[in-house]
Amino acid sequence: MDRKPTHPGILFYEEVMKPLNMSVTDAAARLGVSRKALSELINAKTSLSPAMALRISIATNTSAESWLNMQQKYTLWETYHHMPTNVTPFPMQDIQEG
Amino acid sequence: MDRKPTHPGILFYEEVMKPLNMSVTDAAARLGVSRKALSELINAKTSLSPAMALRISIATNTSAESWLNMQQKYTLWETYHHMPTNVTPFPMQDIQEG
DNA sequence: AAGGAGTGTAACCCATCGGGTTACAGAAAC
DNA sequence: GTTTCTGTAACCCGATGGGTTACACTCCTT
Repeated sequence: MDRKPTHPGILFYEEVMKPLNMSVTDAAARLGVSRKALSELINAKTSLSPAMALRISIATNTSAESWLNMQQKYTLWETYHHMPTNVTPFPMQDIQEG
Repeated sequence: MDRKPTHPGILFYEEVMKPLNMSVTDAAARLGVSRKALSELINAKTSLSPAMALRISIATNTSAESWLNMQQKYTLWETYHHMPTNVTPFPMQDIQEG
């Protein structure tokens, strides 16, 4: 929980697009999204949406879950560091911990 | 990928609130959200947001990740079944599968 | 030097969505 | 019967992903 996780968009660029020498324009076309949408994603300006994760998973034959997990870690980290935590614990003494 | 995953809100109600005999009103107050927000969540009307997952994790001493993973599965399933998949595969023949 | 391709992004428009407040009707408990 | 709890409608709001168009680069490549 200490250092900010890598944004999935950046990882997608580094690990997929770059090795394939794919341009943003080309990749966006193949994914069926606008150049802007992909550009913002790989520059960490937007989150990886479930729909986008699915597109990537289909295009690259990878699991959508793995991409979304990265986004989840990233999002959770950010939430952790911005949320007002006015939460009162539940009285759970008689419940099994799972 | 066949049958719809359980909504995390429903599971939260069944596995946490119900065993503790907690009312929606009470639980919402402890979580620091409106009664409406919690009611909609446990009735599967809205998604489990990262912020809400964090609140639940704090209140019940569980991991936010586990709750978000459920939501992710649920969301992904829905996306799968609603998305127009106009995606062209990337040319990956010279890349290691990972 | 000039033209073309690729890129980030600003401006603008949209639909969706989580969440808050208020209010009402029904159910359940006392 | 009165109180408590609940789902939810109506309404407002801010954030957000995504589309289009357009502009100002940078980097080749003739």
